[in-house]
Amino acid sequence: MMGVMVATDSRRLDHLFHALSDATRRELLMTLAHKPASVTELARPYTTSLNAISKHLKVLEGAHLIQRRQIGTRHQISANLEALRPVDEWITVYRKNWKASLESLDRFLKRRSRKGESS
Amino acid sequence: MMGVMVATDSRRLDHLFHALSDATRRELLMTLAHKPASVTELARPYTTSLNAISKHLKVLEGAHLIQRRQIGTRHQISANLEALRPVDEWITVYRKNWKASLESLDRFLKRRSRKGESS
DNA sequence: AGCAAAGTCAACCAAAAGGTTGAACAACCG
DNA sequence: CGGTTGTTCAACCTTTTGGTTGACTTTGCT
Repeated sequence: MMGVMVATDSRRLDHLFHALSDATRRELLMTLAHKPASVTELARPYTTSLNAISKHLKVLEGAHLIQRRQIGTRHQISANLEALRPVDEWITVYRKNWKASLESLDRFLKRRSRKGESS
Repeated sequence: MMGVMVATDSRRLDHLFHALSDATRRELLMTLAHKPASVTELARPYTTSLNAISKHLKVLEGAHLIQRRQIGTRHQISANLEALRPVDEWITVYRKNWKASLESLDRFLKRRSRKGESS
């Protein structure tokens, strides 16, 4: 079956959403989506320490949003945007709702004003 | 212009993603998307305290994902799914990317003749 | 061999998150 | 009025987060 939610999916979504809940991490991901880079290169624009960026990258990696390939001493980091798919699928369910919301909300309100709406 | 990222948008995304990074909160939102409810009703299925749920609701409210309307002593909570739109827009940028990579993957698979793809 | 560069690891810290319990408030109901 | 119901507020606790610094490992360069 297709859209069945399993416990592990839920944890995966937790990690994904959490990874994306930080502006710096979203920025890093955007940068990497444009072009792979090393940790030092990624850290350069930021005022925070290299270690802080390294930690952010680990969070992204934990959500499978990035991959790394070691080339000599450099770690070549690249985005894995397909990992966003669960988020996209999750939101798709709701997208339908808000697209349809005006019409169905209207119907809902009409039904409701006719009778008292108990629960 | 349309897709310009402002600092406040970034904070809004922070809040949205953070609100969604918890399975319980996503569940609450799903329940509310189906039908508005009171805090007590929402808390009933959970083993955690009512207060914990109340806190979760505040996080959702902070991200504008829910609204409340006080009816007597009850707080009628309802989902505001339109608040998800920034998340949807954010992910849209990346969706193109991974769709593109899927297409090239598709081409790759076709070259490889059509056989069981289930890796 | 020996030094520099790229990253990570480890320990530590302050702030935030998520939970608990108990008190308080607000509105309805007898 | 007094009690009950629905909900929040406040204080507290533990774990997680995001940041720091300093030591360590690995690889490359000469």
